[in-house]
Amino acid sequence: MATTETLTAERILEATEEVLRRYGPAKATVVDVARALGVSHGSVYRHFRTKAALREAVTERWLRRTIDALRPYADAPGPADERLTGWLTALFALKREKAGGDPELMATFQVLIGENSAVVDRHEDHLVEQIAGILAAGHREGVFTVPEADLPATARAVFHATDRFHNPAHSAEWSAPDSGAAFAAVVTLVQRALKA
Amino acid sequence: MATTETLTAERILEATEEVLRRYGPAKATVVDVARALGVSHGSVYRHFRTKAALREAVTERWLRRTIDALRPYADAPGPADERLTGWLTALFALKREKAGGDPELMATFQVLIGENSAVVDRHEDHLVEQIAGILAAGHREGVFTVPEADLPATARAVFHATDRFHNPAHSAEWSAPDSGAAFAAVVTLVQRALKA
DNA sequence: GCGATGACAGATTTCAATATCTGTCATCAC
DNA sequence: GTGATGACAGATATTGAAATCTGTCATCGC
Repeated sequence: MATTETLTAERILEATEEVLRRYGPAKATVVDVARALGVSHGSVYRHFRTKAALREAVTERWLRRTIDALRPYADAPGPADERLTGWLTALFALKREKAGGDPELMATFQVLIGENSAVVDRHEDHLVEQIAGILAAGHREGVFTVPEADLPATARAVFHATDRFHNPAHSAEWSAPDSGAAFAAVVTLVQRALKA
Repeated sequence: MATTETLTAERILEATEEVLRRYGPAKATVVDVARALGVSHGSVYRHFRTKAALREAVTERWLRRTIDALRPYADAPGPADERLTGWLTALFALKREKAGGDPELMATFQVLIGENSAVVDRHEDHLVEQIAGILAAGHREGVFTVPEADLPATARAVFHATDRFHNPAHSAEWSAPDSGAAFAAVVTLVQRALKA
């Protein structure tokens, strides 16, 4: 009743994210979301079957934003080894910035991530695909010497090897003064492996 | 009063571990520990200034056991590259076995680990030292080509790159059917880097 | 007809009273 | 004298009654 705009899934997701931001994952309720939109909570249930589905959709939206922010680095011009370092650095910077800038929001999304492992798995697949794209280009360019058949497994290995620098479970460690050096050392290790 | 044995720090630690195992980290109290030993809780405070100090000591003991279990692999005979793979595999197997065999106990120690980051940092230093020892041997043998000056940073990078396979924060992922393959892929990556 | 509503049942959470725990210390037993 | 005890104060946790939330659905207004 507050506005005359149509109630869309998108508007509900936006309001849900705002409510999560304000109240945190433990206290955010569907009633809060409805109140923020000026509608009854029954209307929210018209667009999302359950509260869990709503939170899952918010999680998915948030993760997709990361994917989209990274795509330019995956598709950047230049040699593949530099692109890989650029992409990994961008991922680390993005996550570290989010964790440092608003630790509470980070904690909120960590809870959501824990609730929606299937969504997170798909997200990981997308990130690994971006890495795989860079590795394939590097293989064509002759910069990377990993056998072509191993590329998918290697892309995932690169993702896993850098886990500590993008997995939110480690966000507490990113504020350490030497985390940048530790990250650089792992990237160096990975680059050596790919060029071996 | 239950026994005539002397009350030692060691006996208290053993009882504390048992109480933690039985009740979990949230419900285990100093009174429980005293009860298990048949003494008053005041006597426990004679050996440990606070409950936090007691829990820290238990954490330290538990982590030291891991260090001791791994030392044979660090000091094993044979070429350094094989020793490194053996050591990493032993670490992963050890952690996975503990996590799979008794998930609740694992969750308990994850809580303790979260409470005692200083102890954990020292533990990590010990593990990194074992890796560094293997890398140094590999350098002498000519198996690893990493510059000698980089060895300490590289040892830590190897530890970080394999984080996902020994950090308890990831224990939920270790039961996945492809975790063994993912681990092998990362070890392969690390070996390629060291021999590059 | 179509999306929105709000009353409702059962599940979950909150809140305040009650109980237990942590850490101290004067006292006790040997 | 040494080490153990248990009463105590303040902090923390438990409990159960009351409030709120989730998810459904018959009904409403456009």
